[in-house]
Amino acid sequence: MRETADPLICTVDVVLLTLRDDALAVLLQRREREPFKGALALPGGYVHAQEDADAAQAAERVLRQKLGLVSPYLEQLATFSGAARDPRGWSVSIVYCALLPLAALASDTKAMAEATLAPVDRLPPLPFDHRDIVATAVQRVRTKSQYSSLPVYLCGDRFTLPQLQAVYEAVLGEPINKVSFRRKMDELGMLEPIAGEMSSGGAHRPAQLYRLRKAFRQALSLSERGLNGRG
Amino acid sequence: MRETADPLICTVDVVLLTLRDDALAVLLQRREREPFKGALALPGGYVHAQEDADAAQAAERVLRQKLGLVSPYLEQLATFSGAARDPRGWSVSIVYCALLPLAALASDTKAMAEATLAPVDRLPPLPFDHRDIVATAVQRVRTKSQYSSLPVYLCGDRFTLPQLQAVYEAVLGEPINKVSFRRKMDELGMLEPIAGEMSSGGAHRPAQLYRLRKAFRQALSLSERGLNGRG
DNA sequence: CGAATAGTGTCTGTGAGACATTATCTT
DNA sequence: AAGATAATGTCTCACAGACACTATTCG
Repeated sequence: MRETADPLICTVDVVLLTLRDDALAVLLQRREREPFKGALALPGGYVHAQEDADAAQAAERVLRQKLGLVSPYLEQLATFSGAARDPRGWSVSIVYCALLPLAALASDTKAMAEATLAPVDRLPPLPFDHRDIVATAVQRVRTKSQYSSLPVYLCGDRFTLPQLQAVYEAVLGEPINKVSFRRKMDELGMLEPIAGEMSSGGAHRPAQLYRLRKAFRQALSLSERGLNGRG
Repeated sequence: MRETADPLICTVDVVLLTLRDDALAVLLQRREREPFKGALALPGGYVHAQEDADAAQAAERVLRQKLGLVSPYLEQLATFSGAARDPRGWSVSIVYCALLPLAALASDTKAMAEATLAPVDRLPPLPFDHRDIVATAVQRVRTKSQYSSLPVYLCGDRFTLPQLQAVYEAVLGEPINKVSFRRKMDELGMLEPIAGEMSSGGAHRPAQLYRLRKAFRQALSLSERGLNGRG
């Protein structure tokens, strides 16, 4: 067996998902360099051994430098590798998944100037294996949303329960029973009501505003039974 | 922003788990090379760009060449990276998780000669971040076992339901209700009874032998509700 | 026959969903 | 007052676990 390391291309890519028009959308950026210069692709870049303590920090740096964004949720998705996925040769891409509310993107001028949002169900042609990567990310987010509080990362920091339910329904792609949803949110114990209310919507009873409790800002909470009991 | 790739150390490591004495155990091997030459560590090696089509095949090759093993279950666990984990410098390790019944190891002379099994709850000191890697793998296997057929990979190809239940209980570390377990296995529909029976055990009614149905040999099946309903 | 484990029938408590009812806003 | 949506109370059905009972082997 050999003892030397082959020189490999090692990058990080980020699948940044958000909710637009009640549907998951992924952030795409035009590539500044070859290969596929000018094509829409996932934001990514080389790992910088001097700057990045690990791959997660490389992903954070990519988001920060290329889009001026910081994502509270940034999780390793998977690593895609092989000889065939990049014309430059055998490559490794450590892929991270980020979730942000649309408002957080819209308020960032750099992000909106540099990037495009594409609905995950109607992706444009993408270079490399980025289509597979997005599909993997969407699947992961949908699966995890079934039994965790992950979709709260797609809301702003203040939201009503009907709004949060709409987010869950958009992510999962199916309606949720209102009573069950409220029971589940209640027993997860991660939300706290805010004194102020929300009424701007119009001719109906205003809804209570909630925010994530401090203890849940960092780690998401898991439910053992899930939200929808379809067996 | 720079345009060149830093030279990085890129390896694959394999967490091979099995069940010994009703407890999860991980396969460790003495390192043949520096750093940490002679220490017990996870089997692993460099990615070989010429031989390996992707990282999964590199992991298969490591298992084959170093241990003479082929694992039906081989799944990417996560990628561990950073400047601090390897004294040689910034490194990337794409880690795969394999599951095999103890009998499959015991029947392989090379595997037994080269390797040691350590209970995952009483690991010896391990180099690099291998302790974290094993912990991540064990957590993943336990979580996945709650709602999938994953533990069948720890059984041989023929097993009784009481045996399979014991495997689940050993992996999950808690007793399972017998009736619920059988109901769940029944509705998953992945097992088929074999004509022959099993009695060697002794002074009691013999148990029906089962095997995995053909359709389930490759992909594991998921249950929406899980096995134990502790909420 | 007794011990031991395999396998099944049945009851019950818990929880999710359906439905109905009350509450509170705007016009 | 009417209409709209928020929030909650209550009923029911399904499922997981508990328990008991039958089945089949060995000694």
